[in-house]
Amino acid sequence: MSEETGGPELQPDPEDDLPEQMRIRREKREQLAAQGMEPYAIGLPITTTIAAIRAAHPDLPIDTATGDRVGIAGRVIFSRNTGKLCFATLRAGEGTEIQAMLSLANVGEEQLAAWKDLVDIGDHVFVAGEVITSKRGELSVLADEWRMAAKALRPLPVAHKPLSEETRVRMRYVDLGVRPGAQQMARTRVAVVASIRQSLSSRGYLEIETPMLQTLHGGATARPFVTHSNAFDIDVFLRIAPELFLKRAVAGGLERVFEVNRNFRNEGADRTHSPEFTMLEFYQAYADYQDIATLTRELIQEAALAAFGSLTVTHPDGTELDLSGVWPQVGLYESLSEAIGETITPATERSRLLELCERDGIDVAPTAVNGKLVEELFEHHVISGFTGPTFVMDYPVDTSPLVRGHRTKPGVVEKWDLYVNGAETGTGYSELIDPVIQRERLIEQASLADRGDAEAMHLDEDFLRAMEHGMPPMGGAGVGIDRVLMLLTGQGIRETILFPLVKPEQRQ
RNA sequence: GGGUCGCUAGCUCAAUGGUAGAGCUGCGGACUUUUAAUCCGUAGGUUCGGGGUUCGAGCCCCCGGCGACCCA
Repeated sequence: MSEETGGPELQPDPEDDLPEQMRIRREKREQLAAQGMEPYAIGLPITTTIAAIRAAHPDLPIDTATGDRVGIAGRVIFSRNTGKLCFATLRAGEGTEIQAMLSLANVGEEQLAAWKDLVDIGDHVFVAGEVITSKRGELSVLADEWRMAAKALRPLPVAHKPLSEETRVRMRYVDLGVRPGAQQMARTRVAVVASIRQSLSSRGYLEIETPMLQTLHGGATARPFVTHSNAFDIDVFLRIAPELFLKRAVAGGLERVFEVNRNFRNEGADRTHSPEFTMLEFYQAYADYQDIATLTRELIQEAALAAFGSLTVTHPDGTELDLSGVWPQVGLYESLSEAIGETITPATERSRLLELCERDGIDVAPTAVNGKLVEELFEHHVISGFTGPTFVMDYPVDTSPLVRGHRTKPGVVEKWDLYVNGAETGTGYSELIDPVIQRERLIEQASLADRGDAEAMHLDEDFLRAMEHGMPPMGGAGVGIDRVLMLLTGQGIRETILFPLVKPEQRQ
């Protein structure tokens, strides 16, 4: 890095510019080593956990000595010094806390002085001693020995002021340590995903893994991320959906399959969208979109029970969301017609749809198909009226190239979208399995792509070949796991994702 | 894509165009029972970056960066 000219004492010390608090902590790290203490210890003689101590001594009376000697580690989150007696609150990773007490009588002058000089909030420390309760009744470890486990060189943020949202997202490692809700979200996600896996597994579904690197992007209309395979010297796409591969699996006889994994869409990021997000997709041979709607509802209800023990969840803003019972279904065209006081059907003239969009100031791309116009109008007029979970039924054909035509209604397909609190949470189909119609639909999509629609699908001959070999009738759905977390917790997508993509900071 | 708001000490935030402050944190000191300890003392700043207007800019103008919210 720097040139070897001149001795080290002539080099400007890069740490001279550090904020005072960071400089001091670096000095303390040096002092630990100088006093023969390892600032980053390994092999500490830990005998138990903070949680186990709390569980073993739930109701000790005030000022009690147990005779129970333990060695524990934890992060210092509070520190109080009353002279010849120091208190520190140690927090385990999972959030349980216990008090450590270091007295002159028990650790001696040297160790007490080292503690006072060298331990800061944020440090991980090891403490060994007897489990007692203090004169105020606080369960404590009365130390006869302490060691540094890991010296923190940056100060922890002030514990009693919430971190700004940006800091929470950018420094999740700090957020997790200081805000119990951050860990709760991570644990809720695990509970939800585990529940969904269990629910599907118990219904005979196989969890399979399909490609994330795809030579054609398909299964949804979205802009993909593009990367390059050096080995094959071809561009490949990060998948926008696993749908076409899951259907291939069903075609091969894996009649109930699902996948929970990441999708990537090269589009905007906001409160409800993340460039990478976790999608559940599941497909079941001989099911239709009503069967799949029922299963989707059950998956979410079972997940709510697993994560919160209730079908009614309360959000931080106080609103309650009731997920119980059977969820209502409303027709897309019917609800739109009612909302604008004019009958809209798949046969409504394009010119009229354009007029209606114009009237409402809805910007539509020139390439937008009629169905897209209807969906835009629907989103503009109807969605905000939904409160609880609602299935919107029967979508336009031209925006749904992978869905089979409705068995009785002309011009629409057997597709639903699930809306909860105004956010699209999932979609389900009676899948199109007629390879001739599928080819026509995909050719139409390909022509849209040729005309500049970057979201349109491309012709996937291998997928068609699979269908031509015979694909059983099936229903399938995609459910956004992050969206499910959002509806259960009432928080934005960036809080449901542990480490969401953020723009790099300019400096450092 | 458009609009509005924000970015100031380690953290959370103040500051009519006129000497950049507070709380917590830190540092020094006192205290053997504290719970966001208390008390005394004290340090800490490229006000996101660049340019402009002005005698003078954290504040006004322009460009850029990052973020939040609203809209289409």
